[in-house]
Amino acid sequence: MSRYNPKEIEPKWQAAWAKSGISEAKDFDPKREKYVMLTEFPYPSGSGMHIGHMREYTLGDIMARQKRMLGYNVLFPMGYDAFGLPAENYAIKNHISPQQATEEAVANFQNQLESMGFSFDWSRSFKTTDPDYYKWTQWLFLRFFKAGLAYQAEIAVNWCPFCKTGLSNEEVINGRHERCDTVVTKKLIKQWMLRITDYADRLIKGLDTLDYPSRIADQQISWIGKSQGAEIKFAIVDQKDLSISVFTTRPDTLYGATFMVLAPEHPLVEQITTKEMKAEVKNYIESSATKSELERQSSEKNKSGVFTGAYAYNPATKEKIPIWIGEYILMGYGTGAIMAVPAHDERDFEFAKEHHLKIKYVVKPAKGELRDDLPFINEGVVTNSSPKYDALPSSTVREKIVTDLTKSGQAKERVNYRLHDWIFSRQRYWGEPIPIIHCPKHGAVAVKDEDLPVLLPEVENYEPSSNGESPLAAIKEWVNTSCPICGLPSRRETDTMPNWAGSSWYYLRYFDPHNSSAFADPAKLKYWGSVDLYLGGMEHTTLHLLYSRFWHEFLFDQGLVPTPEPYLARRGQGIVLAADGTKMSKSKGNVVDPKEVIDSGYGADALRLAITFLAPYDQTTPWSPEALGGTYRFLQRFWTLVDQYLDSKAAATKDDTELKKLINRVGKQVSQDLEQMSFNTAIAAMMEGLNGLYKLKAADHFKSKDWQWALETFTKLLSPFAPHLCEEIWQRLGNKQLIQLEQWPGYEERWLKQESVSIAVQINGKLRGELNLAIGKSQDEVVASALADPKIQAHLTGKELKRVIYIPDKLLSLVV
RNA sequence: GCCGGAAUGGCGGAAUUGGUAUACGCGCACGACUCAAAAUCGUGUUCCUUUUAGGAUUGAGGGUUCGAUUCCCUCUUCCGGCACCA
Repeated sequence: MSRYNPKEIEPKWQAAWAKSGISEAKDFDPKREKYVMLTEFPYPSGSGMHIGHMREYTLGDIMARQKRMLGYNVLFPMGYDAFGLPAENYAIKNHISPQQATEEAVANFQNQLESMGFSFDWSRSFKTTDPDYYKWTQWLFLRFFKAGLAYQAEIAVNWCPFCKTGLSNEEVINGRHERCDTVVTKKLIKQWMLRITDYADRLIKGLDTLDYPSRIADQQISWIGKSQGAEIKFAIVDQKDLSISVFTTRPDTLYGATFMVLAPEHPLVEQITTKEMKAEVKNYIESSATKSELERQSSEKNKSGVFTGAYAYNPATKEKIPIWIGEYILMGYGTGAIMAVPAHDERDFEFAKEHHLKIKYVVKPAKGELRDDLPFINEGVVTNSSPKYDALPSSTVREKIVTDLTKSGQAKERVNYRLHDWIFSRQRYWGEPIPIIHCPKHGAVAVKDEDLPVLLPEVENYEPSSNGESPLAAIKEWVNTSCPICGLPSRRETDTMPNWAGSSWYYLRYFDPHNSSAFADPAKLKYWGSVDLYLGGMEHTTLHLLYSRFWHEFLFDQGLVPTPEPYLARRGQGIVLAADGTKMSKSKGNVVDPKEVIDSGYGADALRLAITFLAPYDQTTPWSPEALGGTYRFLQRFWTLVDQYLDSKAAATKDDTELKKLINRVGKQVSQDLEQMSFNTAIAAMMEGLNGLYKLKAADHFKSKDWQWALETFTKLLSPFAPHLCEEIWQRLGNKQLIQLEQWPGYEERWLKQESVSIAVQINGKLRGELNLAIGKSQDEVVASALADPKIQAHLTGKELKRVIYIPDKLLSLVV
């Protein structure tokens, strides 16, 4: 007798796997098909990982291990996204350097990951903070710069007053910075931008070629926010050289445009405002400038505004229409100005009511009456416009009107995106320095490729300053340099890249992590191609996942990568909530630490099974500590069964078709479930299988000679899920080679045939009986057996049989 | 408001070309072992009733069908995303 003791066997096998190198992928392996699988690139934070993080890696590891057994050359790498705010803020809080904070956090993460027994290819691991790596991040940035896709612009950016840095739109969630939850303000600073909007259409179209769940694709599409419309020019009265362009999706309502509204930040506001209105307008602009995005949104229904005193000509009616300023117009969308059509837009309608402006209906419903107390926002029939357009459907007029106005240069078709260019500068220390030198003569100049990397200097003071400059600006000997073109004294760019930079291309580096002459060898890029399966959290859908696709598409256009998209399939795992159904968080003290679970005696295998068995992988679900007891018991029961088998002195004599059937059934279920990533039911199938094995043991006391085969096969099936226990049992059953090198057993169809089957009998749709019959009976035979059954007879007496429906070997439905 | 997803026992969940609802696990109850407890093993466990049986039941209501957790319509609630987007 021996006891299942995970504390003893788990470290032993972890060491054995590391020594054997079985998890390492082989470049250019001609014998096996390659399979690249990625789990998210974690940023090492001081608090370590909780079991929610482990869900993703556990699922990945199960798949990687099974794929290896199926004969694939699996690349399953891991590394650390170590630049960025989490590490830096943690360092500041604990008064240590970001370098030290990162080192400690990585060591902790490494320890946690290793204790779970994940089969990562550690030989390919790296951190984004390694100069060998960020050299290439800088090099890739310069490809964007040289292609004109990285540019500087002075714009009002989202500014986090706590982190003292500008942010991208994607990093602002509900008006707050996603990292620290501080309310974001606006600040006008010169920023580096990446022209992601050039790829907006590609990012949408590319989704058609990818296997992403619809919730991810839909989210990306709605984030990009494509809308088709027109840009229309409005001339300003008494200001010959000035005009205001607006974007509209409803040019068919142009005749109903009775006023215009500009965003308070619109550049033309100052020029067009009349003397009389100057003071009032200035007031309004100042009051809206002090509001944060969050405050502006909270006054949603309030349609505040002020008249500029100026007028524009409606290009269709030639009427003079007043130009207003209103907070509800956003500078960041379209042109920051609108033609207001109060009769056909709810917001314009409210604004018109509030400020007593003219409302003119120019579209009426095809059927029914117009109501003059409501805006009519649907499609309909054009009216009250011009004889050319009246009585035509609004959808037809939409195109006609643009075509007509285009001839006179007053309009053009335009596609507008909600997506903005990516604000790429951070005024922080802990990031890749942007490899640009500002020369008084040549402006922004790229650092020469051979001078990369631009090393991040070590500093005394890395805390952010509030003047909108990175701490790097204070290091004179680093900042002051000479122009790479003319040699004139010049200044280095002092902003750094966002933490999303290094993660935008990291998967490519796994293909060739130690290359010092290129970001990756083209031959290796070609061999590994794309990521076959990428597991990750839903929260990255419009951040990392979108950014990263953009980088890859750009690199493809540059001829630097052979594939148009980085990730062929994406799956998002659900969040593991705390047992009380709330989110795990350090402040609530409800975080479950995997290390504690392992050390408490349950071990990594039971934890891996518990996380996986909890619910379908993509479902958000609360953690249940009791589930751990269940999966531990299951493993222990398997251990005990094997132990009893090894102790038994039974002479193995007879064949046992029951064992064959049982194990093949489990093999089929587990194989199919893994293919569909239905991990929880795969485990259920194995639990059922173990229950079955116990029943058969009770019957024959290991007398069948198939027991060795049955236990070995079961061990193989369980090994991706509980690798340590299975490795140990595999060896105890007398095998020398690691189980990870075995072939996936699958199943043989011939053992799955059944000789008899239970057939349900329904009468008028209600279950009335069950027949145990040999397989393959004809309808007449089954009906005859049913009629002979006394229970069924009882329900049929005095009734006439009207109809018989027979589903072979399954069900008989009688209608009386 | 718009776009996605979901709702099944005390709990997590299972069931897809429409065919025996509640697999598997947890919890609970009873029993065995034990001086006792834990652990382990065994049995039972959707609800109701007049319990050799009958009836109800997959968020609510309706429809299609011999038959609906599954398909269609209406509604409720919850989760995720977007949101004054012109």
